[in-house]
Amino acid sequence: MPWKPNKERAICPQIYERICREIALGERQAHERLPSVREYAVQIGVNPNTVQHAFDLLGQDGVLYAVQNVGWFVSADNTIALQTLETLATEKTAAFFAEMSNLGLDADAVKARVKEWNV
Amino acid sequence: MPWKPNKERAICPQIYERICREIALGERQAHERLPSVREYAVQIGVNPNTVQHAFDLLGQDGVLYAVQNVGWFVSADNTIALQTLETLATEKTAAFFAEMSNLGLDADAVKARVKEWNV
DNA sequence: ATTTTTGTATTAGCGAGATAGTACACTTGG
DNA sequence: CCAAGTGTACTATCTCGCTAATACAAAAAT
Repeated sequence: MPWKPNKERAICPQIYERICREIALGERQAHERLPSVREYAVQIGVNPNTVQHAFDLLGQDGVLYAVQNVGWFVSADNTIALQTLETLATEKTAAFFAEMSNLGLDADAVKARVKEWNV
Repeated sequence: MPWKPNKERAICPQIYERICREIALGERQAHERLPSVREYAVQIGVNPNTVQHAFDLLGQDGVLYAVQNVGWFVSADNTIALQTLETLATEKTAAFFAEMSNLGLDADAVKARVKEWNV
């Protein structure tokens, strides 16, 4: 649970994706309360405003909902989280193929590379 | 030849990668002169300083070399460009797997997705 | 010779994302 | 009732990549 955001990327989307994933995988149940904005910020070592922003976005997308002066909670239906993850995965895959294309690798070359990938 | 950088990403690395690719694929021959910093900037619609910076980096990495007050030229050996491209491809692939992992997809899931990818 | 073109350097400013600090109103627990 | 914790809002500052506007010296072209 004590994860730290990667400094290579913007922090806000990392929080967004992380929480989406946790909900989609059932690690956070419907109507479960999340850590407060301040506490979450301390846990992952970032500014509370950054967490607030990420939570706001998740609220706009229906993944979370806020109760004034009480906290942030997981939405009843985790379908939205699943859909959001699916969309993100598709976007990232498309972006990956595009960037590899910029390096001169066509789709088949990319597929071959990925197939033989070992950590 | 009249390519335009993608506004989603930083321009400098796009120039860097593009030129690396062109050299690696033989589209620019050894000791061939590149457009001037100013002209290249006009062609792709960016600021000359951004081009200057990208060329500097390519010079540092041995892909290009500069002749004062004359121009920028392709290095004699395109091996460096090839190696640079290979490194970039590996880095991008690793980053892709890492990001997909953040979305909850393990290596096998990523490979399956990529295998069935269609533009 | 003189003008143009070149790489190179300097300085300033902008915008996005993140940080920092503060404040307010309201719920909750004691 | 009251103190603590909460979401929320606001302004200011910082960094980074990019933009912008110059300026200079030297090679090349005329």
